[in-house]
Amino acid sequence: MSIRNPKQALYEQFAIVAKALGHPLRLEMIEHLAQGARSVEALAAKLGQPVANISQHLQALRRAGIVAAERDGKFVRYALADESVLTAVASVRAVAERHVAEVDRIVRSYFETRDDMRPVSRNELQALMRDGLVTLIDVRPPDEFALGHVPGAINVPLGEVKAWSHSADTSREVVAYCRGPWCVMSFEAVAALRSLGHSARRLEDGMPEWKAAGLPVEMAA
Amino acid sequence: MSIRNPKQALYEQFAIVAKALGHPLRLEMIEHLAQGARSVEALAAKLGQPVANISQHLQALRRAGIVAAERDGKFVRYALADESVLTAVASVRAVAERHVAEVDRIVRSYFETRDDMRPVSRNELQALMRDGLVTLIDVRPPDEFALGHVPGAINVPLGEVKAWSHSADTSREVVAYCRGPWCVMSFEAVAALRSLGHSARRLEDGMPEWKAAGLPVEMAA
DNA sequence: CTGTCATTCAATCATTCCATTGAATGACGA
DNA sequence: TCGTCATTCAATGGAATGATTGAATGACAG
Repeated sequence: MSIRNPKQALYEQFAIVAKALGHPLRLEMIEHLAQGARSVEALAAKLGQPVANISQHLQALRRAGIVAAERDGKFVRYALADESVLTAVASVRAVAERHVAEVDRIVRSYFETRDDMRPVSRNELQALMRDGLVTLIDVRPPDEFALGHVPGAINVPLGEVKAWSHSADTSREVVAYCRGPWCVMSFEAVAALRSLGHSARRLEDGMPEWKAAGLPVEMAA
Repeated sequence: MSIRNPKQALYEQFAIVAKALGHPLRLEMIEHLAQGARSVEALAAKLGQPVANISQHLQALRRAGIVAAERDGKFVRYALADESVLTAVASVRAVAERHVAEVDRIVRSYFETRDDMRPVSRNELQALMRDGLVTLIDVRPPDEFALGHVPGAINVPLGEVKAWSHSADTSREVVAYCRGPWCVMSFEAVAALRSLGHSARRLEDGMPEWKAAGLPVEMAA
């Protein structure tokens, strides 16, 4: 593994980063870390994985400069190194969306009505919110909501959408968002609301992208 | 390997793309394909690798939707699927440049004078060329130059830089470019020219980025 | 100092990846 | 139709990766 020449040495380093992104579980970890910093244990719980496994994957991500670790008493809090990570994940996703037939197949079979659900863009949402025309719900778990959400959003975790909808005004359109562009929860929330007679749409992507776009973020009281 | 749920299925697909980028040789292949479409054999020759090896890596890239294959008589010509691939590689590179200490170390030890070599931006180059203030040289091999180059550039392959410099006007600044931001050839060309008394700088990146930026490209006659 | 708890390390096994070799395929030209 | 040549396939061995287990580390509380 001697360094042959600078170009190959550099490509080896770039490959380490790409390789670190090349595992489904690590991509899911990044999605969760994009909501906010987490301890190893908390992340493991979110993903339903053994702690040791998550720890090892976190170290792979750290070697690649994708996440940063910070000791906090007994805990070690991991967070994304910076927004460039989200950009990288998004661009990998873009390649897959354009060229991998399997992605299209999955989207069609699971999100059949996706085209019906014309997503709401961030700009559009801002206008709708300003004019008070829609109810915005954040369908992520409360802890993620607490770490930052779109101003004016109500936290309605996915499991409570049905109950919530009974107390909501059916004539008012609902916009739902969650962790990111392919986070399933907002798809399901919209589907549930529609089956209950609501008018509902998704935000085009999730909290991390909203934040990365420099838009205001509200923290829990 | 059954499909558990749509989210995991999607992440598996995204991981395939990232994994395909996670090998130094494949990254180098992408750099070459970014110069123009190539047959398997031609690419293998460029990289000094056995044809079968390159063929297998190309298939991994094709499965990931990164390259596209097209039969051309006896040959199969491979090309990048589209510009989104360059974006993805660039964003992976950006993560590495920001956060992988090793990248910094390599850059320092091999390109020590890098800071001295303030690169010329594309906009700056266009202004300089318009005013006729600099000589622009393309230090890639002639076949790559033929597939597209910056208008007004002279093809001076790296090996011929020294000879060429004797016939060139020493008082005129030279700008060199090659395959991309980390292509070694332009670094070396600039170093050689400076040691021969020329004033020389690099273009900030290479041909593929120039083209991707929508700037004009000139083909060989 | 000791116990507790979050995290990391070390070792194992199964799986996948990678390079190499030589044979098979597929298209062209004679 | 046959030979040639570019490419792909199949099989091999060696290396790296990933999940699991249990032990080791490191920091805090008492």
